[in-house]
Amino acid sequence: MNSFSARVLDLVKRVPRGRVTTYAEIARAAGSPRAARAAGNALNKNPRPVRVPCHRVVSSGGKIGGYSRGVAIKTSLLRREDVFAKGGRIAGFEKLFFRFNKTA
DNA sequence: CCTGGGGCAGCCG
DNA sequence: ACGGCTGCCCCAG
Repeated sequence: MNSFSARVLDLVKRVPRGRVTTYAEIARAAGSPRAARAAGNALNKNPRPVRVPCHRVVSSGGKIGGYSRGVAIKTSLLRREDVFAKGGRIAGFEKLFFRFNKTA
């Protein structure tokens, strides 16, 4: 695993329960603002070994985004944390949005 | 709302 | 090491 992926995973692990963040935000915090896609790619493969709450990572604007095991699972996991997705969107996304500390 | 093009790291040949 | 394809995306039209 490379530093980028490692950073991405580490960042995702910091997202508190019941909160969500975006791929773009993670990419930014990881040091590559334009690498949201790459960040998602990293999440797709890495979360096998360790438990990474990928379900707390959504797309920009509060869209559900994707999930390797299926968006339905992702939605369920979120709902489990009192985060509800209505029509492919996170309800109250802006309030639940978690921003990383840049100095991390 | 849908379509097209761009940008970035990982993986494979 | 090199080049090309891919993806849980993003932004503009």
